[in-house]
Amino acid sequence: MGAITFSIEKKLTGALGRAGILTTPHGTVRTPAFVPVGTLATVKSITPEEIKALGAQIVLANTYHLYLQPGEAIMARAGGVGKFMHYDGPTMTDSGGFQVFSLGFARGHGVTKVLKKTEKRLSRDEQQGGHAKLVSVDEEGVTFMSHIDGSTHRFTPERSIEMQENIGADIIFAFDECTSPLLSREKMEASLKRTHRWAKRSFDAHTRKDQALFGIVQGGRYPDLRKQSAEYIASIDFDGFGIGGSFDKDDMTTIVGLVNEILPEGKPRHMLGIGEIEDLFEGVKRGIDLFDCALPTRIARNGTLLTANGKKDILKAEYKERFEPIEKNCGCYTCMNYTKAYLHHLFKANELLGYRLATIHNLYFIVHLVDAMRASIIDGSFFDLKKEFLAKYR
RNA sequence: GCGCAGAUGGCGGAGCGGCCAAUCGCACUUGACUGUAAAUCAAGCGCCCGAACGGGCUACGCAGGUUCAAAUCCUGCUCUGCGCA
Repeated sequence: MGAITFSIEKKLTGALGRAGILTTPHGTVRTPAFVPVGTLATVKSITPEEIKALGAQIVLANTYHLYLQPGEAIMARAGGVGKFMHYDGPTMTDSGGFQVFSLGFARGHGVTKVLKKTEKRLSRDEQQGGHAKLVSVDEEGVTFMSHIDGSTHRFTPERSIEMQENIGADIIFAFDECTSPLLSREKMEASLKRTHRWAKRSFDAHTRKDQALFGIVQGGRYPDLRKQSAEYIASIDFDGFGIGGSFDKDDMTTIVGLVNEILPEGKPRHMLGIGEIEDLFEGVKRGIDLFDCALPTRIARNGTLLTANGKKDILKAEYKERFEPIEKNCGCYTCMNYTKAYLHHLFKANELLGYRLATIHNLYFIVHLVDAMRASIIDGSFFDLKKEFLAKYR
């Protein structure tokens, strides 16, 4: 008897998309669903009551960050991350694998995991971590320098799982290496093989049966490696799957399709760290059940608001006297009660409430959008919704 | 009326003979942000030409002057603040 169950309610015709129901020890998640990111056991600037009120069903925290601060032992003694942060809904933790990338290669090269068209020409064969400041990878695991105090720390698949068991989320992830999109095929392949070995080690190290463990598919931008990865990861009896970056912006969606063709239909699929609106539609269409992403909350704190007409920068002077909600028909707490002019003022004055209100709006927007996708799968209008929404959004 | 201090780009405020179209902050504009080292970061911000290197023009209250060279020194004027009458 696993920690979670997953059932499919309705499938798209002519595509891999589906609406499902995921049950966890801390509640049910109707999928597809957007998962707010709460890296340090907090969705930055808002309370668990607000997380729920805006419609989110599950939260993702981060192992690397919680290990450094306040330490996984604190989480274990608190009774798990959910209890610690006063959130009684479903939770998941990332393994720390992403930090191999974000604290390593990404910093050395100034790239993000989604390669834009203009960056393609940068492609070159450089060893991942070659310019890294805080990370080095070997067969056994990863050595990190703390970004907080520079102290050295060692993560292995076994350690990651142990830490995640201590942190105690409902769903945990295998320890993987998130590679750079600039990585050459040879390096990518070597990294992938290692990630596969780490996946097996993660699986073998997992002991808590009240926690589900998801394996992670890698393979970068290479379709054949992605297929290979999906096949291998699917061959292990994981409770579900994560699909990890990096991608090429142009073929991210086709790669997701390839992978989901292979992954067993009856288990949930989580697309790690993807949250652009277009990508969400494409992911849902191709059978993704869960998305987490720091984007909506981060850009909220930087003053960018998501609207049906695209992103809006509330810092711009044009909002100074717009005494109207961000979105007329938005049901979020922010739009129900505050105006653009007020948000603009809060941001100009660096007032804390601004970050909160913007975060609430952006999360509400994206959570409800994915919910709408779910509803549209059930009533058969997904492709209409996609077309109409994106036409307006762009 | 006398004395002292000061007038610099949208604002505040540096600079006090050449490296000054002028540091910096704010404001403004544009961009970025995808498993969060991000309440962050990057670029621009007198006018004109140029893809770019760059070039031209107008500018540091106003008018003169000294000097090869002035936002910077001198003289007068105007205005502002403070003190004394």
